[in-house]
Amino acid sequence: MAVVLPPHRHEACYRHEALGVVFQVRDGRLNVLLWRRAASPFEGAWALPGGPLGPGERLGASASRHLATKVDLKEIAHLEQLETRSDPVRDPRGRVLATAYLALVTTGARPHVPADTAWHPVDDLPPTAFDHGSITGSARERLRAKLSYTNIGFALAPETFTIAQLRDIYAAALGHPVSATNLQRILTRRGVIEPTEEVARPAAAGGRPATLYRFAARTLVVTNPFAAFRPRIPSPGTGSEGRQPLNA
Amino acid sequence: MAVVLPPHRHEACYRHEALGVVFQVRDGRLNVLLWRRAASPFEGAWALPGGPLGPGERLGASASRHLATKVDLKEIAHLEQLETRSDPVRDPRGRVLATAYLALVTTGARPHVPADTAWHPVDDLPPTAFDHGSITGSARERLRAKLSYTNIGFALAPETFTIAQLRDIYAAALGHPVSATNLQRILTRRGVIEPTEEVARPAAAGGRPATLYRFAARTLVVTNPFAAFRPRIPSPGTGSEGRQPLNA
DNA sequence: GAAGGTTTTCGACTTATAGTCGATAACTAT
DNA sequence: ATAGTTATCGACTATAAGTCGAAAACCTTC
Repeated sequence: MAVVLPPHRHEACYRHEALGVVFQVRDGRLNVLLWRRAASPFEGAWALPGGPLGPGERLGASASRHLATKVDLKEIAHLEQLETRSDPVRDPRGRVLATAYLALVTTGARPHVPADTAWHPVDDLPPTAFDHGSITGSARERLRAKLSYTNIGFALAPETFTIAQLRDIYAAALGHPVSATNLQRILTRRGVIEPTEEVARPAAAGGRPATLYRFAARTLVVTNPFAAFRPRIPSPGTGSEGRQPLNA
Repeated sequence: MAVVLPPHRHEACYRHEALGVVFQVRDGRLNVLLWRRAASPFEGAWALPGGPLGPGERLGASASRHLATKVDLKEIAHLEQLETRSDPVRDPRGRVLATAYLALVTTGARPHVPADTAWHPVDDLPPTAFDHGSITGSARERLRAKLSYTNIGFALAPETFTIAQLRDIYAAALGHPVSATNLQRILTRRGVIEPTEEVARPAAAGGRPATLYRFAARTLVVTNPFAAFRPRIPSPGTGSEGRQPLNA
């Protein structure tokens, strides 16, 4: 890999792994994909999918590659870098840096997973290996924050959905009750979701059929930008031009 | 899968460096600390301070250690991890992963910097080395976002300050005009800043002396949490208990 | 097909937060 | 004193968000 490395210079190098925190809302709860370690260290504990970075490989590609062994890659609707852990003793076998990625799978997708792998509700985790429990916590915080100022819900919700379904998904991911009325109004106003022509079949018990919505975009967009302290832009054609009174 | 790491297995390892994006507001503009490369590659271009990760060293400590050679460490009021770049060709000399850190220096501090090192306004950068220009851009976005939902301003502002000074600092870091009235009200309500007993001496031209403010905390606190879609908590003692109508 | 049950949707209201603007306060210099 | 300058504050407006209940649109049962 090293091309013109100065031969006299001895620079340390480090093993590096990519980890994926794969979230999916199942049965109204936020779940994370973990596999059970069969051997020491942390035998029997549950770990995040991941593995070593390959030569010439980027971290994002590495995360995808290792995830592909545990879950169908096509089902991963969003992937983003979280953080890099560098504690020298995070792995008792030796030093390994780890870069964690947040990966989201839409509700309803039922990707096939290997026998040693299973979904676990994030607020009821089994014993975890290494620092993977703490990494899962960071991932959850990131997801929570982004749900409120981006359209990241597209990666958790199915292609089309009713507002009630979306409310349940948001409630599971956010960890607190969500008002359907509010959710509909806010996301519609922001242009995050839009109604389709179709309606959902009413439940067995009957009830008014719900309109099906979809996400307007299926790539990440920041929809609620941090605009604090910014003066409003006056509507064009009004007032004198070139005024900048707030900075004077 | 791999149990007790088979000793015959040759796992690749990678050089890794920590980089610091040091920001300071100077003369009403957001500046970043860069040093001028004297040798190839990118001879004459400007680079972020940083250097290789040491054995047994954590990334944050490594960033601090390398920053110490370019700026007085005591002046760094806040340090946080940004992201890890892994493009195999980001360094033409060979593969080096880089983890970037955001570092903030308070206005007014005048740390001594080496001869090859200088401050540059972020919106008027000279030619930069490697991917350091892009990393600086990411850092700036992070700073902008955090200014609006955390108390991170404490790491940009001096110990005490007038609202007008704080407005200039925010305006420089955010890149848009800021209303002093609004800034005062919002940050006070959130409990981010608080008035001291003292007042500033009026400027040469006179004018009413301004109250000096300080930040209530000098460590990072999220003050404007993302609470979208969350129902309000009813004031205690009101209504029947145990109701959860929004999730029903 | 009328009645009653269920779920969705919508409008009207209230509250909280943020931006605007001008009046007043408190200083300096002449 | 008077004029000039800057800071502070209150009152107003605008926007966003949370609450609540009525009406809509389906189901099943009688």
